[in-house]
Amino acid sequence: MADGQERDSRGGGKETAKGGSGLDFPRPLAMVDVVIFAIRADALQVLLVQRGAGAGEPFPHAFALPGGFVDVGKDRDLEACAMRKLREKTGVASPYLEQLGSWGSATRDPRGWSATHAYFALMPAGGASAPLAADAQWFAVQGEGVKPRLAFDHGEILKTAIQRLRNKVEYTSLPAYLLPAEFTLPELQRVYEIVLDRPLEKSAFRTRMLSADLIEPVAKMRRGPNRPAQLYRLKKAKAPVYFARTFNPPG
Amino acid sequence: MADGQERDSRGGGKETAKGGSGLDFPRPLAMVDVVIFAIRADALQVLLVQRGAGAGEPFPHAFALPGGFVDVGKDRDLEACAMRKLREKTGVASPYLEQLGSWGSATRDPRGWSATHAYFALMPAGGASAPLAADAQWFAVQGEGVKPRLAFDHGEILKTAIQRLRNKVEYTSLPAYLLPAEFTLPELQRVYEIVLDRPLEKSAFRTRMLSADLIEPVAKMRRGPNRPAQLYRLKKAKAPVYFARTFNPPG
DNA sequence: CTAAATAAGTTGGACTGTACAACTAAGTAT
DNA sequence: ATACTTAGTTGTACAGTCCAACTTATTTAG
Repeated sequence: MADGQERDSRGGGKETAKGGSGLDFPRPLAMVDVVIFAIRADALQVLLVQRGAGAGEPFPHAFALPGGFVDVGKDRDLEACAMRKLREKTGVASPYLEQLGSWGSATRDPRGWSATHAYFALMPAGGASAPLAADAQWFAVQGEGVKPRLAFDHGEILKTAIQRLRNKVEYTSLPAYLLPAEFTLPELQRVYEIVLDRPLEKSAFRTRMLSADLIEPVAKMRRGPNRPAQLYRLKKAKAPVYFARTFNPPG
Repeated sequence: MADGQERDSRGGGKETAKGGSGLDFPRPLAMVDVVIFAIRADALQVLLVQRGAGAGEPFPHAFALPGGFVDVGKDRDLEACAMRKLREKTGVASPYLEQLGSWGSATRDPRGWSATHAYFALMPAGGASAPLAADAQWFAVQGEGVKPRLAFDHGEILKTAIQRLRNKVEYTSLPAYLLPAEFTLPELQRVYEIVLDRPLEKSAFRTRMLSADLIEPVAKMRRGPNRPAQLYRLKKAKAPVYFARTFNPPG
């Protein structure tokens, strides 16, 4: 909780004030970072931004996750802050956004004790990628990371995000958020395969998806150089569905 | 992330300093709270502390999760801070500790914009409950919460922790951390049943546990008024195992 | 000493969903 | 028309759970 009593060591306190209310002790820096995933060029990609090189800027020119300080005047809450960062870098408003965790320590930022609240977002593919921020760039995920070494502990955060994504994909309908509103089952399967980095069985995949009651066919077909495929869309507001068998299968 | 440039609205800034380095803007309060679970009296219980009623203390006399401010002088990182809170309230050092998420907003604490990093911990049962802090008390979990209304947004945090625990119990070996080092399979099954609040099949449970390669028999039996039961222990450092069937079962 | 009671642990058939592989269907290209 | 390609289906084998009955090991009551 937050018992204002229990204070003690105050060490190196330059960044504080608010006298009298028992809150006159140094506070860590508070930030929010967002791991933004999308499927591009048949691969899983992450959006990174290149850091500037102003005075006192740590990790100049390095790539980092989009993010920044919590703005206590602007941001109602952490999620709103994450949404703001996302909007600033991608122009997009409301994809799938989920909290990933927080990282905080005395050493992760040379400017002082800092804690970041990390989120991960899924962007629909193909959607004309929209106007990216000038300093933002997509990078393909390779293994558990990305080619450039990242600023701060962002490499670790990214690794965690990738693991979380892969893990959830094993037993949820999450990948549907990486596709546009209408998609075919082979397209959806391909997204699963890209994220998991392994092939899946066609018939088991279809059975599972169709029996999960989370997608519904639309009265259209995707045409190509061969047999057309049925288009589907997510049933509304069906939050990520869990597939895994557990002890007492429902029903 | 953390681009020191991107600052703007400064609103209501009393709690700051560090002039010149571009960090002269108000910072949120940073806290850590811990949801501590244990099996007691054949039920799932949570440890809560009663808040004091000093000057400026929000939610006087209310129950809250154990926690408090991050101490930038004492705490190396967030997990160390959580461990410290845990030790202060229970005297115990190293049970299972996992991050739950973070909650931050302008309104959750009347003292100002604050963000808490929530953890959840599992304590071994039976272990002579140790010397609890004076203001700490165990409460049985009922449904998705606990009888007393909690301070701050701790009710919501607790609810999330309970859901997470139940969810993970469905497909991991987590409950083993709620038992002492040596336990019988019926005891383990009982813990699963308490957490999930539903009965499980004996034979399926045994098959699953024994084939998961995470426990091993010790050369002892638990004696009682009937047939003795084999004692088991967790195989060392076997982090929580996942049981769920997925697309391509390993093997 | 035997019988009843109780909980530990095993066994086997029914059911369910995936794995695998072969098959059919519906288009385009030549 | 025929080959090619991808969409989608079908059927058998297999694995793990569900369920219920069964066996085993011990204590307690006569």
